[in-house]
Amino acid sequence: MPMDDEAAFEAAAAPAAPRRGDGLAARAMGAMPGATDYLSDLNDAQRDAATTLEGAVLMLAGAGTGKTKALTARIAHLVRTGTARPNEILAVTFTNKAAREMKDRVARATGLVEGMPWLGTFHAISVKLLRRHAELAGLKSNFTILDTDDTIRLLRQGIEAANIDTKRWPPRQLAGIIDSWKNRAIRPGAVPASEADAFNGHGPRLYAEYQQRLRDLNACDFGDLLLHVVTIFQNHEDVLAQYRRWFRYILVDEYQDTNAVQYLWLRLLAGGHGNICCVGDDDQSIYGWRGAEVGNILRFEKDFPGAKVVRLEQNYRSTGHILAAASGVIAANKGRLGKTLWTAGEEGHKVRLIGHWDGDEEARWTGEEIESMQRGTRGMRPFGLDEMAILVRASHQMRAFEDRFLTIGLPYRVIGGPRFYERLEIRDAMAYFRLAVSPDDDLAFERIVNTPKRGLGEKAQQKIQVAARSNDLSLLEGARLLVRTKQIGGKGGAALAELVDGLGRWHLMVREEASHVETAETILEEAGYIAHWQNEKTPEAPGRLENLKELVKALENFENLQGFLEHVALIMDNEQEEGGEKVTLMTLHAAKGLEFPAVFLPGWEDGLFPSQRAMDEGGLKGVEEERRLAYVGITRAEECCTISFAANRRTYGQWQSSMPSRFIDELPEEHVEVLTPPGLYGGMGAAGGSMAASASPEMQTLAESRIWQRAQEADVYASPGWRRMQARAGERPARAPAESRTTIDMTADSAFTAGDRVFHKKFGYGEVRAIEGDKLEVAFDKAGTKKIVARFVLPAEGAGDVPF
DNA sequence: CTACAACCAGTTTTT
DNA sequence: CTGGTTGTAG
Repeated sequence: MPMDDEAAFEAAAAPAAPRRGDGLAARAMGAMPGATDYLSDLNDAQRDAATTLEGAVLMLAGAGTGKTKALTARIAHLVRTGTARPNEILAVTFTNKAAREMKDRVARATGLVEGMPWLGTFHAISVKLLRRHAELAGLKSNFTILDTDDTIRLLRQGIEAANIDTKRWPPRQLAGIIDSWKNRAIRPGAVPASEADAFNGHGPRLYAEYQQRLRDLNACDFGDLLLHVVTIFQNHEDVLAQYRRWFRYILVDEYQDTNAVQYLWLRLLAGGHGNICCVGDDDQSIYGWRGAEVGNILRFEKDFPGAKVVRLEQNYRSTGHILAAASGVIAANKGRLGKTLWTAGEEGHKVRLIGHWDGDEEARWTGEEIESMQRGTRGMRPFGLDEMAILVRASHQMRAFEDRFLTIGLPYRVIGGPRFYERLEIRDAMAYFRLAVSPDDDLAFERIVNTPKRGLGEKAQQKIQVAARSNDLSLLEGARLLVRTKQIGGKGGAALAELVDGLGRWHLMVREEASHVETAETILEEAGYIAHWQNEKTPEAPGRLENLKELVKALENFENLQGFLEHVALIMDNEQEEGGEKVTLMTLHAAKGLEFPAVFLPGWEDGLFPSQRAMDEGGLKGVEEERRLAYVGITRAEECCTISFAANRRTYGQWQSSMPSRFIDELPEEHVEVLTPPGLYGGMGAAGGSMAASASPEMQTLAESRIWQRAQEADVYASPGWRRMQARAGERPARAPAESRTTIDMTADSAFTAGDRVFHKKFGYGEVRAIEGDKLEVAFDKAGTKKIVARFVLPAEGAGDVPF
């Protein structure tokens, strides 16, 4: 135990501070000139929340009401009044981003550099606790943390071992089920009867086996980190008591997103002194699918009798119209704690609404609108690209925007896309590092034995497995045994010998504390991994090499490889700050907690937003969560919020038409401005018009809706855009493209002769060179000569003029 | 054992 | 449509 932890423990054991800290606080402040700076620019509610130190406090903080400021001030107040030493304070967040921001702001407000409060995500703090008490959970303190990928591979093994078809019962699904159990603190053997039939009835058993396997591997998945800590607290009173004395003041951010385990975790820790301050907004609970229970925040006063509830209702972020529109939408939800947000600022611009013919048009319009907003348009000030963001419901929506922005050369940045540490090459490299640090990391070994290709296929790997299992060795040791006894012959045997040899050397480098950057470089070089990508001719290969360089560079910021691996296990995000002004593109979930002067909210269609899945699986509750997401979206905007929808969208390559989102109808009319499309583009008329033309019952609903009426008022029929849409609607019958191709496919058999021009879906245009039975040898213009089954190519004339 | 063509299934959201 | 997985030929 490090020194200052020891000191904290001593301090925690000292007599508790007076029940109400106010008197002490006042005295301390008097003795400290300027100590109240952090309080002076708070409003009454914020100050109340920041200075009520003892007992339970629920800070109900609406969007943009300055909760982080209040939270930071509270920590500063605890420290500056001498109520608590920094390390007696525990502050928990959900995301690393939030933790980082809080750390920065606390450092500024308190002037502390060393001896900061315990501040981090539930997961990060749990790891610290679990490393100390690993043995109480049946682990060693150097346990590995598995990410989703590892988890799924492990589960796949389990499922296959049980002779279950992984096609019908995908490991991903089991991972989801187990995760949801862990989120609710359900351990193997305690799965409720109502869920015993999960995963075709094998769920509970596979769960138990998986946990056993984790233990054998000395590993944890994400869910375990929290659940193990809770288990330890529940089973070891002395340990719990120690931490209760230790963490005398607890703060929790985004309380509305806590799940059952996190709730238990908090209740156990705060159970003694009850000094817990939870900050949250029931209207922003958007993680129900991940086990979050809004009920936790709704129930707070019952859970902590005598709790003080402080409402932060003054919004400093958005203009009047935007705030009112958001409030109007969220008002449709039931069972809210209820807040009335208000702003002292200006009315500002109304929320803008526009409909489009299809998703491409939506992307196109948005791109042009962004460009004109840069110059200043529609009575608004000019906006910089950094001031604008597009917030989508699902990440696949991003593609249309990316495509469009690339063609018009509009700089953009994607937040939360494919993450750096989840990329193939990074994960491979990490597996090598993991093995160098812990030679018995079997999962890492499996990953890299044959990457790059070493001629060690399924058969060779099975031999290694057998050798390891029957001698009770790690896979690496098993491999070493096989090498020594020369049981794998030929090229594979030699390559394995070299790998085993290399791993031995690299491990030695780690043990002897050679420069970890050099070690990493040596590993990647000697393993042939760098060469592997250098030899690869695919277009993405250079990028991958670049990423590997970046990885090595990132290492420089750490003491050693172990430290780096620990960091990466928990912090999977990739916040590179690149230069240049860019529009931000991200999901609504990723946008929580952020703000932008101008926000675009595309894809407001029933089925997409609210998502079909949320409606199917969550019913009314599902829709309410989606509505909260809509609320989060609108409230991200400071000055300008633009909502859009498209009448047609391509999903899985099939055209589908849809209704405008029900949330659009919930926008209070007086705060919305309906944009009429400028000439070229389709507007509301396009969407409403095409659908009202067919006479299904849903279309009637739309025709009667306010959206439709607004479109009529805007006289879209008179616009050139509308006429264009009409023309186009006739041009493109739904589903035409895919089917016309299929028809040609079927008749294409054997109808070719050498010299014919043909078209292939993947390889493009080419010329038939020879025919052998049902196969053609085709010399493609771009992709070289290939043998192709005749039914996969079309005559070249037919392929070019498929409509759209 | 590898490489390549054919087939198929999937799209929320994340620590 | 796209990417990941499966089946087959070399």
